Amino acid sequence: MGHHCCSRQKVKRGLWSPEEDEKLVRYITTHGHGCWSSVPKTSSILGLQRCGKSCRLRWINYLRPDLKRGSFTEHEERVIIDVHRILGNRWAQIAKHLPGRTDNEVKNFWNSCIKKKLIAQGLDPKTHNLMPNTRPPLSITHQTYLTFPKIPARPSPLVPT
DNA sequence: AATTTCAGCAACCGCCAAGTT
DNA sequence: TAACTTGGCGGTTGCTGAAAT
Repeated sequence: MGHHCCSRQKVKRGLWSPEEDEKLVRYITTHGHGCWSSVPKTSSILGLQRCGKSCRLRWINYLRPDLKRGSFTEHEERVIIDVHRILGNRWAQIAKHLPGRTDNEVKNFWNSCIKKKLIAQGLDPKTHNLMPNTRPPLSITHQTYLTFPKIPARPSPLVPT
C-alpha cells in the first residue's frame, strides 16, 4: 500500500494546504533540508502530518526559493529537446541544464507539450528520428530539424558527476 | 445553463542504489 | 553480510479548471 516510511503513523496525502507549506518552510529554514526522515518527526509537533518523502517532493517541486516559475521559454524547450535526444527520459539529468526547473516540471512539459509537437512534425519522440509512413505536416522538415545546434554525444561534460 | 470531455499539473507509487545497523 | 532505512528517480494517476457539446 503506502510507503514504508509512512505506514507507521497516520499521514496526510494529496494537495498541500498553504498552512502545511508554511510549516514546512518554517521547518526547513530553521533546520535546513537534508534529513527528510526527521521532518515529520519534528514537525508533527507543529501539526504537519506528512511523510518525509512527501515533504521532500513538496520542497523540491514547489517551495524551494530558487525555483523559476512560469512558462518554459523557447530556449529552454530547445535545450530539453536537444538533451533528451542524447539522454532519453532522464528527467533529473535534463533538469540540471535548466536552472530553477525541476525534473517533474520538465517531465510534465515533455509529456503535455513537446511530445505532441514532435509527433506533429513527424518525429518519433523516443528516437527523434523521422517516423516511417508519416510526412511532416508542418513547415519544419527533418532536414531543418537536423540543422539545429548539436550537443556533444555521451559521455558528455554536460553531466556533472 | 448543465453536462461531458480534455489538458495540464501536483503528487503518489514502486523500484533502485547507497548507506547504516 | 543480510536486513533495514533513506533519498532519489521515472512512470503514472487523479484532481481541477477550461473548453466543447
